[in-house]
Amino acid sequence: MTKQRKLIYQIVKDSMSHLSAEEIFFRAKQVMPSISMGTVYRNLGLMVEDKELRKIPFKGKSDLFDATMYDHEHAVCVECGKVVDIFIDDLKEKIKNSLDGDLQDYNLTINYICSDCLKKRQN
Amino acid sequence: MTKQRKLIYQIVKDSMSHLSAEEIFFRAKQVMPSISMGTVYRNLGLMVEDKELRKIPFKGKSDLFDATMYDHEHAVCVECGKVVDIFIDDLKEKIKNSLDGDLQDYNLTINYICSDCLKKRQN
DNA sequence: AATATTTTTAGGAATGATTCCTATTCCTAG
DNA sequence: CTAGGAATAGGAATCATTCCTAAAAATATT
Repeated sequence: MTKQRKLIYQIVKDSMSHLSAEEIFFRAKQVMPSISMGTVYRNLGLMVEDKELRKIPFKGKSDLFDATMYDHEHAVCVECGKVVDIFIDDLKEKIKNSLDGDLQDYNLTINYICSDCLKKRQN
Repeated sequence: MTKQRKLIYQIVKDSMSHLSAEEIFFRAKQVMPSISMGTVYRNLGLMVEDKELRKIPFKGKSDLFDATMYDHEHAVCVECGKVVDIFIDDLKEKIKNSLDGDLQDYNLTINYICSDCLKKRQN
């Protein structure tokens, strides 16, 4: 395991939020100024393959990465951009049951308006 | 409503499968050779806004469009690329219940291996 | 410890779906 | 028929991500 990969993993692991490759690159560069974007992407990809990290794809935006590996979904507030974890009981099971074939993986992305932004609107 | 928009709508409506903007452009061009990609994208976007069409986003691939507006999800076979509709009871309700805020929209994309491809593998 | 082999990196170019830009064309109301 | 607004065609721009390659680093071999 290279220094670069360790650093990238630590950055994602230590962050309590969901980070884009660019944000990870930016943070990594402060510690290791020579690191390159390609290295960040390649290592993120490898760690996702190895199930050390999870990639949250957002069409039209950057993917985000997090280090919590249990099943959960993600909701983005369309007003403030905040991303929160969402839990839906047995979603994986329900998906499996409705498929004629083998589930590989799935992604549920939810757009919503968070309660904070709803409050702000009322003013 | 312009000729272009009508044509684009008909192409999506008449197709029993899920079409990409490029495929729609290709088919439209056979009827109206002067039509441009920009027009296809713009009209598809407008019709999605107006809820005449649904856009199915696939990260890393082209979006697909279909004209069936009832709630359903999509599963893509990672081997043959086939896209099938999937129904999961009350998913929308379950999402709403787990959110602290207002649901705007959601997208569930499933990667699987279809039974045909599973059979082929065994040979 | 020196050398050979393999892996990974940095840096930048390439990709590809989508959006943006602008001059021209098309509609529509008066 | 004509003016003004809306939509189009065509192509340039965007941007996240992937790909490429020579150099550097890690690892294995003598």
